[in-house]
Amino acid sequence: MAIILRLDRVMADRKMSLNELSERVGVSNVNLSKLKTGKVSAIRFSTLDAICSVLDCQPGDILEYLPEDRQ
Amino acid sequence: MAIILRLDRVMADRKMSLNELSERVGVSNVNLSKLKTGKVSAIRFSTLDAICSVLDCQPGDILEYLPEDRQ
DNA sequence: TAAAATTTATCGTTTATCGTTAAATTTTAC
DNA sequence: GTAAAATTTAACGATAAACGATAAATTTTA
Repeated sequence: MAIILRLDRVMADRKMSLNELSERVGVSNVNLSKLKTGKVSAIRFSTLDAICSVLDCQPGDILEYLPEDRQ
Repeated sequence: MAIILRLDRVMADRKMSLNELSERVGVSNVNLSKLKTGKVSAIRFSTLDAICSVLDCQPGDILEYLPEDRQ
């Protein structure tokens, strides 16, 4: 899979903890942790929306496409 | 919902039709049409991956966060 | 105005988020 | 060091929604 999650990076930029983000986004910290550590294989736009809103960022800051094999 | 889909724009840039994209991505043209017209409320990374690969673009080119109310 | 392309509409199957709870692990603070 | 806090992992169920297939409707193209 070449889609990688970079929520960790944005959170670090904003110096926001998982629990704080969880409270403000309205998604359980368990599920945000999965998102943060790349343990999910899809995302609902409602969730992406809330995250982008709270972190004041764009989907592209959180989702990255990494081509597998470039030579 | 403030997450908007801009697949139409990338397809226009690449001058790629829905049917061609459908064949190359391996997703039915019906579902790609939904994606293109913003009729879905989530996306699987496997699908996003395939689209980014074929269109040679980033998730951020397809997904945009539009803050609802800025005053 | 006929053909092609796209969109919409159903329906069924399958996938996987998301919540909750609890346990395990890691990090932080003293 | 070690207790407390934070994060991650695990398991489970409920629910949401992608995705495929088919057909019909609509739009675009020629």
